[in-house]
Amino acid sequence: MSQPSGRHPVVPPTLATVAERAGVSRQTVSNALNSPGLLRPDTLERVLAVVAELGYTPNRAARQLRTRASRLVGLRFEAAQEGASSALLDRFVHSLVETSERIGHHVLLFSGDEDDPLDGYDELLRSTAVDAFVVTDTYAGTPQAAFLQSRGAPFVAFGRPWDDLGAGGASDWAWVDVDGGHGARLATEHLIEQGHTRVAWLGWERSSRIGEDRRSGWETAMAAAGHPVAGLGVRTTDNVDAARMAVHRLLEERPVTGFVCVSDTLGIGVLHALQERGLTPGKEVGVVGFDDSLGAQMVWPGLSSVRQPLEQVAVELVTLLHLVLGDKPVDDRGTMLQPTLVVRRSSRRDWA
Amino acid sequence: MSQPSGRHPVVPPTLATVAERAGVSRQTVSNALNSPGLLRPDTLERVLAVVAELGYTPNRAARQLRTRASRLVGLRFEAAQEGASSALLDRFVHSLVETSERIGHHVLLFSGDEDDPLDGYDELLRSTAVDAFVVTDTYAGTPQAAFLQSRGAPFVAFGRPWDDLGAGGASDWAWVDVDGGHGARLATEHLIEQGHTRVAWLGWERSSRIGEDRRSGWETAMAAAGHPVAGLGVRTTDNVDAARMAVHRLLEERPVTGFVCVSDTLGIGVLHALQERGLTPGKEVGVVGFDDSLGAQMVWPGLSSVRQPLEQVAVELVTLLHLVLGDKPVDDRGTMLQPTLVVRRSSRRDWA
DNA sequence: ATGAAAGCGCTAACAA
DNA sequence: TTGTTAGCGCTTTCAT
Repeated sequence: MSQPSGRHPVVPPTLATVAERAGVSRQTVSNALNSPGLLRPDTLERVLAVVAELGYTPNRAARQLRTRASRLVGLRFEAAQEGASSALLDRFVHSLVETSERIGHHVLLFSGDEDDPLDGYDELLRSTAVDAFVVTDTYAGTPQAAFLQSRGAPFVAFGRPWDDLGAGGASDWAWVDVDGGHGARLATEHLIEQGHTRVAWLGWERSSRIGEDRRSGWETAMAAAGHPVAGLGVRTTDNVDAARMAVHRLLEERPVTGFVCVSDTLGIGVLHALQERGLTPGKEVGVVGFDDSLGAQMVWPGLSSVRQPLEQVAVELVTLLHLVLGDKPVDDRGTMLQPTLVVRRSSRRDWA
Repeated sequence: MSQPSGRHPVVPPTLATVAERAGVSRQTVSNALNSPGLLRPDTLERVLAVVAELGYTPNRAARQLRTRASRLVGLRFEAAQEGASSALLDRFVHSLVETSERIGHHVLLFSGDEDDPLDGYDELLRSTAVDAFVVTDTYAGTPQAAFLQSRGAPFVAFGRPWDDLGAGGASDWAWVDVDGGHGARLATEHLIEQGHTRVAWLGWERSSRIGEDRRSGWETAMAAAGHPVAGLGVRTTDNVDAARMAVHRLLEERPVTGFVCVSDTLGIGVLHALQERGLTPGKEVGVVGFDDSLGAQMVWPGLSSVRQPLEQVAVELVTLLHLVLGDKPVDDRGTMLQPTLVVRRSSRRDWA
């Protein structure tokens, strides 16, 4: 037997079908759906009954052609760089999909050449396939925002406009971001509360704006507690083994008892190093990672970590999107969300 | 300053613009793009030059209205159940997006009520928003396939039609799946090669078809090597602590030296238990997980794991999709792909 | 090989 | 409050 799909596709009803059945004009059916206030209550009820009965849903193509709105938002879906953010993106995307649906939009995924951050956007724009974009990687110097602005394309960004902020200029587009500096400060303060005074920073290379932002939170917290940080800030690549070796090196030089890490990957590297030195995480040396990844939950004995409110980021982005698409004034273009600290045994002195 | 987006959106050119500029009719431009063979070479060249110059891309809504094809495939994006498959889905989705684009389709994400596996499909169908669906969770008894078939909606499935296969009937739709039994057999044979004879199975509850399929691979390999399995098959929930305790219980009863696990989560639970008993993974007890998740890569000392060829699954699905959408006969409706074994230190006797 | 006419299903604008 | 008219941009059909 063959799949019925191609042969007998069920033909959905159109406005005309509903209109005829309800004894009104097509326009009245359209109004019943889009401006119900215009109809007399009894007409409305009758029309909606037929709509429900036939299971009528407006044809998206026709509506899109007429209204010039696809009710689709584009999201460039990057390959998760091995060893990073995949679960992270997962939580975010799921929330984005759900929240977008609440304002009547679906999420369209597209890909692009890794080496060309603009690849893919233009074609969707020219074919009027999407109403707007959600841009997720506006780290320093990425050209998407400028490009989309030049094309007059609505968009919202996950990630603050570092350059503009740094230059003191007001950001010129709608964005949502998570305050990584605050997250690192929470982590550092937590370790200090646990009695640690020599708390090290294990971060990415200086070129990472996100990394330096988080690092500043560690510095702030250490300064506030009156603890010196000289020689305690270490930079490495985002890789378990690199972190492991950096930790061995550092521990041979200085009596560090706490580590705040820019990522869970590095945090796990610290745990490995401690294990190799016969030190118990939490009890003797406190460790906190960043992102609350699956790895942090599963690694022994549990890695404390800073958790980004990704679901909330998506919600805020969709709120902004709604404003931008409605051509409403967006007075509060930037929204900064605060992360939270998830404490596990790697930073607790008192676990069995 | 306001974002230019809403105010001066760049209006993309239409067929008419191109036609006028090239001195031909709109129809000729359409033909240049869809049936270039119909044009005289010089006309074709002239038209395409204008198309390129103006950056013309056909309006998707208009095309969709006319051809009744959205060039969109729907994918219901489930929330990654905490502790599972998120990175997995990530690799799959990325490959799906990239591959779909090669046949001119984009991926539309939608969500649905967790308790209703059919939620979301019907509305997209009635609004003719998508041409087809990719269904990712056709485990035993899920009703999506039957529903989509009844509506005449084209779809392809990641996941074999367990029931039909079990009943001996031919599968009635296009699917791709990964041979989990083979994966578990690879893992078991690998441990046996390392000299282990008492290799245990750590799996999910019996109700999981996928779990039982994988388990059968372990049984097969053990039988082939002549090792008894009585008392060595353990079932638990997919959770690190549950696995940890199950392992402690088992090790107190029997001198097991190898564990093949139905998931990395359980594999990591085994590693925790070994650690608590002062046993070194790999050297004394071999452990293999399933899915090659991030956790497997990051956990100490590295968890060997069965890796599913998710990228290839997506490629095969899109190939089937292409056939189904073209209403071509799909003679080979089911494609079974083989996983591979990634060996890390948890199953090697000889690591430093 | 090229062009003209028609119409996909919807909604904005206007008329009744 | 409801109906009529027109047209979004494209492709299918048919005429030239």
